[in-house]
Amino acid sequence: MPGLVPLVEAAFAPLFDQLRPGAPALVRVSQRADYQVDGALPLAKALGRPPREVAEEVLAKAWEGDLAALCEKAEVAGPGFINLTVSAEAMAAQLAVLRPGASGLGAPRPDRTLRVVVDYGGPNAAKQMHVGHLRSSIIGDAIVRMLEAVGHEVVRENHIGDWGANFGMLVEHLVDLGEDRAAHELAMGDLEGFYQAARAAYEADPGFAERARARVVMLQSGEPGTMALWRSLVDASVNHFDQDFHRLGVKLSRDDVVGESYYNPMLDRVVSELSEAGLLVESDGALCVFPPGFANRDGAPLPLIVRNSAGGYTYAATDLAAVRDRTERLRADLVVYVVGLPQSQHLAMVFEVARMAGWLTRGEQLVHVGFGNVLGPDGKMFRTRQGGTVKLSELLAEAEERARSVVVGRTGGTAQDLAGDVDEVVRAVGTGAIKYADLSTDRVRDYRFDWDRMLSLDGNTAPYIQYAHARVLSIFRRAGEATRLAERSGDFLPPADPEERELAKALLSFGEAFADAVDGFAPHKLCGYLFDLASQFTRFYEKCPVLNAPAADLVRSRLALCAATGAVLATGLDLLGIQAPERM
RNA sequence: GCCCCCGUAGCUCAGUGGACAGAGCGGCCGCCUUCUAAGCGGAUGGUCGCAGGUUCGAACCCUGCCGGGGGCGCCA
Repeated sequence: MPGLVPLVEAAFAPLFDQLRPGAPALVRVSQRADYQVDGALPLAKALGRPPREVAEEVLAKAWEGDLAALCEKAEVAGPGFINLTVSAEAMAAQLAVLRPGASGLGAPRPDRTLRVVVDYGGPNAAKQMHVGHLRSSIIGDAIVRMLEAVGHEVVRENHIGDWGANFGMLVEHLVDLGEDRAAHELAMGDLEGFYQAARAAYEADPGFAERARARVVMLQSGEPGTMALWRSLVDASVNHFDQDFHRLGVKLSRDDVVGESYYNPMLDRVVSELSEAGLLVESDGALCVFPPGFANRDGAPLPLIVRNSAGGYTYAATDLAAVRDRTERLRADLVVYVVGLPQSQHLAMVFEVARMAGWLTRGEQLVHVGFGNVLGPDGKMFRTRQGGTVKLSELLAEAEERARSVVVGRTGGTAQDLAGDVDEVVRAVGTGAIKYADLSTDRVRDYRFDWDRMLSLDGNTAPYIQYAHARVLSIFRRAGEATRLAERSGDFLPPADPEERELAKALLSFGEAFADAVDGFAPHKLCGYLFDLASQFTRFYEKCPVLNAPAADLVRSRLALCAATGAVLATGLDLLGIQAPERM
């Protein structure tokens, strides 16, 4: 596997372990050298020896081993840090190992392939997708892509809200409109309007409300006519979701829809299993489980209500059934819930109840990958100027419109280079900007939606990285050869210029950045890396002529650096679900 | 009242135990005869919310407090 940190790690880890089993080497990139090894400090404390002495000893042994082949300089500094300067030859040798694709570029290979179910806490049927659903789709998509790239087997499940009391009112509204007109309206895409109209009727007309309630009963009893109407509503919604997902460019489709209704047949069994496990308690007419560690307003135990006093199953029951289904039928080793942070307590309770019920016998992990809200530029919840929710389709349309004016309006006309690809570039830049803005900050924070910033070519943005990538390809177009990374791998000279050296280091750090991102379900770590790589490349590009380099072998070597950069940028962006246009 | 998340430069954010805390934007000063200047370089800018504690070492871990957001039994 390419990469420098693993080599340094390999050179030092056994030595620390030898002095004290389990003692880590603590290898990190350094600001004072290339890498630093910090393990001597905590180890010295444990051994009761001076830290510098321990560091000297470890370094001497390492140097006798493989380190001399890797580094041109190694010294103990400060209280006991080991600073390493990698030789240019070793860098060139490592660069030559790079191959196309995530794993060839250093992606980690886990010791066990996991079966992972990723739950996108989906939108509600009969409602429009809006910004609130953006984060789940975008973050979930990036996580799925990363997990797949390291070799895990991923099952996507879009857990849409396609069941519940609301559907009584929606079906009844559909009946009032007449099926034909309703079908037309739903096909036109005005799901929000349909929902609002149903809601309004429910609140204003007691007769309608009564019929809606009766309709809920018919729905729950599976009355065929009602079911058919319900199905048509759900289908219409899924059609729209499918379009939005396609347009967003996420790996989600109608095939991944596993709505709440799917679990209806399993709910009785879930409840009886909980009952057999002795977990079920009746309280005020509702069936509850009281997992320890959760308290309500008054300090009393907080229930997870699986069936309400009216005899209806709650979403807690559905979520528990989903855990059962995923671990049992799908044999999931890991279930990742890409769901907003406000659900954290609910999910924690569901996870705990699943554990108490004895459903997790194979060491299955249930993980909540939570995220914050989308805020407008003013720092408040993101809304339209009129105060309504922003529809996803309109948001994407605006992104492309803004991206177009940025792309086409640049430098007076070099956009002609784009030829007929303008639409494609505009799409890649627009949706890429939105996705990257979302992914590039720690997901647990609320994130501020700001058109100007996300579409800027300066700073940690998608367009900046895409631009760096396009510049790489521009060099190859000019060189008039379709150079591929694999064909270039023998051409690296030891990097001599500081800009070459820094670029090489960045290229060889992909593996660590990717591993950190995937381990922590933290796409922003990959974003930060890509921004750093793009920055290093741009500096290199400014200082080091490629095609006009003074010697033929230097031209080839720099072309090889460019090829590797292009490969890492394109691969990294792809892992985030972002396209890398050839020209901008 | 209890629980969870957040609080780092004017703004937006990285960094969550290791050596003087980083980046982008905005403002200031420079750089296009030469592969895309949609760019690059430089200078400036911080009591890491506050106070204790643990540690050889704390923005990072622990406790308390302050500020912002969210959650806390029959909606999902």
